[in-house]
Amino acid sequence: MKSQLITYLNRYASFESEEIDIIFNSLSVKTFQKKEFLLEQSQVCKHRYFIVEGLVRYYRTDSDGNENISLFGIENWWITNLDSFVNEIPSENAIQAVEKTTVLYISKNDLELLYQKAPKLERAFRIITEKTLIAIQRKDEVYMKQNSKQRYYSLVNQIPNFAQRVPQYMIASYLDITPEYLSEIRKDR
Amino acid sequence: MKSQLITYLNRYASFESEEIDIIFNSLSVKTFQKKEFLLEQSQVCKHRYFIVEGLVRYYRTDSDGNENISLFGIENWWITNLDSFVNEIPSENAIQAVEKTTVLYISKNDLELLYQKAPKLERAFRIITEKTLIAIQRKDEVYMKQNSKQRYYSLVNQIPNFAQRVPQYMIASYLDITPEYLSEIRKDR
DNA sequence: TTGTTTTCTTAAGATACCTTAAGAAGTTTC
DNA sequence: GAAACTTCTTAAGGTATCTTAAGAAAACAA
Repeated sequence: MKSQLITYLNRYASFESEEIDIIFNSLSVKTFQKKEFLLEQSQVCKHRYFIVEGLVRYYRTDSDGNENISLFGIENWWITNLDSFVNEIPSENAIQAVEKTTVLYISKNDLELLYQKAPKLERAFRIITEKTLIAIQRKDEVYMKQNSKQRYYSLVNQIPNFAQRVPQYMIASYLDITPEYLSEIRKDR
Repeated sequence: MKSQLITYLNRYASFESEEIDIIFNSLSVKTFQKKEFLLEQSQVCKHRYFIVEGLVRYYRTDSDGNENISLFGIENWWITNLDSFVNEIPSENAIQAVEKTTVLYISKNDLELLYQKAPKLERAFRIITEKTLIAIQRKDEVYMKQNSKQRYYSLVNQIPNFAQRVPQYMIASYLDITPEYLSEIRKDR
């Protein structure tokens, strides 16, 4: 687990081994069973989670009871409700384990302290946040230029085994269509 | 202009005046007339722009010739196509001045050097990027939970003078509806 | 294995929003 | 202050996607 973190962090900045120790020691480990919540809707998001293994979904339940998934988190991604975490406001989204998921996590205070103890982490998170932003913008662009059918086949072709890890109704939700309509789409062609 | 930058940057980290000088001297100034392009579609985005004054739109033209605005940039915001800037790939989006707009700007190389010369800037941009990410996620959430009519009135109520600065068809594009349909929406109620 | 829960499919009817087209209103230019 | 351009409106007809409802299939549990 530590070596996974080292490999990951060194993609963004070259850390001394003491810095890695300081960082690793500030993180806690936890395993969530399938369907367990890392964060529940209307709670303040207290942590940033680094997914060591597993798969989570980030979604909100609207007033009609429909679930809208806006993100999935997989191995080697950080996940949190950033708005809730940074501004300490109730989260409109939940984060739930889709598979049994092991994470390293850290609180806001501990992360602030860590930025001071290991300033290179500031750089790493600057880059990580940029990558996250780019990922969201790419999704938004795909969404704007493609219709549902095209979005579905783009996803399936780009991340082939993803459709096996995630139930179809969650993929529908991520693509912002109803499961019934996705079923319709898959029927022809 | 310099004092505006100082005020802005000190919101994110406390900079010494020498650091401010180093930063300010790495930035260039430019004024774009209304309709001039800061970035054209299919070009690599070479700069990050800090808007001192004015208003720009960030949009793509799709294969049918329709313009989709995903962001507006106003005073005291950084704007760039981050994917294009970071990964040095052609931009699918253009950035165009909606009003006469004055910016401070910096290239990728100069920014990298600046991060080394003024490491606190790393922190500032970590936070700025987080805020940008939060802004995009908030927009996505509004978009998911509201229909066109609600989106329009949310925007108009939240940023009242915005509708005066921007033509209606651009607001329609930002809300992802046709100008004809926005006109329809405004008719009743 | 049988029951129970979860996921997926089918189909009919409804609707939010789009397309096209044309003209009206407003703004800029010379 | 008329011409030229830009922006906004209206209306008819069309379509992508949703809603509802019910049953089929698959996965899980006892």
